[in-house]
Amino acid sequence: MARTTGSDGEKTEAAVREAAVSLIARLGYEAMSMRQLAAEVGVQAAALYRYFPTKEDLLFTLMREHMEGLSSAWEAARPATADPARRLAAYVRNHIAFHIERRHATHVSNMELRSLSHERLTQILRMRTAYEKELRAILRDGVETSAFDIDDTGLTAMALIQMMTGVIVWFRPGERLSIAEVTASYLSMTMRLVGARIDTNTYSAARPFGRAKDAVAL
Amino acid sequence: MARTTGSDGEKTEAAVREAAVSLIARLGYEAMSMRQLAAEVGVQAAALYRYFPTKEDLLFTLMREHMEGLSSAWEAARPATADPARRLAAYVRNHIAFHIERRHATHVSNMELRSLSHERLTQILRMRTAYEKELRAILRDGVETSAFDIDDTGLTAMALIQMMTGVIVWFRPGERLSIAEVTASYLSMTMRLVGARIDTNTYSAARPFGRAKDAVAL
DNA sequence: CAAATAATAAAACAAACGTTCAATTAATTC
DNA sequence: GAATTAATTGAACGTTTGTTTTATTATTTG
Repeated sequence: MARTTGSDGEKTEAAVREAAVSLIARLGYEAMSMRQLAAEVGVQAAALYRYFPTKEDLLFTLMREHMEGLSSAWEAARPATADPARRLAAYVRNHIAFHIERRHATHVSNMELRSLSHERLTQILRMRTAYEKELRAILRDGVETSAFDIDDTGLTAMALIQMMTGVIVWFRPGERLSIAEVTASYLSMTMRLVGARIDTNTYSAARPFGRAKDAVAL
Repeated sequence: MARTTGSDGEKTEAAVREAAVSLIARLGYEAMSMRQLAAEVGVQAAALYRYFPTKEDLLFTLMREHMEGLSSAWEAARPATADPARRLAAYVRNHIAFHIERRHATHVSNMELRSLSHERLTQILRMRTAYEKELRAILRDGVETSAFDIDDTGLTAMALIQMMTGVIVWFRPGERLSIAEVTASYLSMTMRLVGARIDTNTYSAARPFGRAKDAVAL
């Protein structure tokens, strides 16, 4: 056999991407074989090489597009002009929403960095650093305008990002907590963590569990 | 050649453990070959099988001992009777000290879980859950005695652990911040995060960067 | 409807993998 | 110092790996 009826390059490539994210997240990049991936897509291993020249190219493509997605999501969500607290709230909301929505891809981007070549690793890390820089800038602004009370903005930024990204480790949609509740809680924890002096109820997310009536609306 | 002069089983096993932690942390479990590990130890691959029957047994041993170490470190550090804030401070201090000290082993225990068999995975996760349960208990006590102000203790415990463990991702000893400074900062962030009402200077760790004179002493 | 192109299968490649086995030498015990 | 035990080597095993090549069929184009 050769070309199969109904075969379509675009659809196959999309199926490969999707299956790869899910398989790598579940098994790990090294543990996933090209034959396994091909079987998941319903195709022979050789067919994968029409879309990605090597296994590492596939991984890199997934990671790069994930980081690009994160960047552009923040660009779209970032408030044009706002006080640091509002900008921080927007950052937290965007970060959590994006990561919950793309749990598997985030897992891949965070766990498989060591399988990239040096050059590609630095490329991904550059994108990640640029994204984190935005948070540091918000924190710095907050300190300068006395909106926040922070020991060290660099350290605080890393702590916040680890805390927020960690949501994908334990959170499962449809279980005890809703996405809205989780987001509201993280928002309130973040605001306290940075010592935000303004009433966090401003961001309609301070006390999500019934202590305030209109809390859940995001 | 066969047995080499000066060869000693205990020393070899210790060398294997050490090299394995470092190699798995750097390359990943799947990416590390037994031959690579043997070369690092200065031995042939077959010699490894005198100490660990399979590659997975090696991984599991490393993980189990890491978790046991974490548990007993906390047992030794846990204050017998103290208010929730003091117990929380002890938990944070112990967690950060332990994880900074054993960065590589923590990396392995957190990242390579998927390479364990189902049975062994649940065994490791049980140990981890037991350790995390201690934190949840502290948080619950704090809420009940009104020492803390927390939305959801389960969620807050996970957020705190992710934040604290994340220190190994970015922190490198000997760079800009000292271990004491980092610990103090995490302590202060934690206390604010849980809404601790007591003056956090009580724990001699509130403002570590020169704003208070006696801050760095832990 | 013929020619060109796109998409795949099938088979094969050398290399690397975890692991086993028999042989061999060092250290220890009697 | 002979017998025993401990520690290791070197070679080999069958699998699996990522990848390449060639042939074949479906689809699109002229």
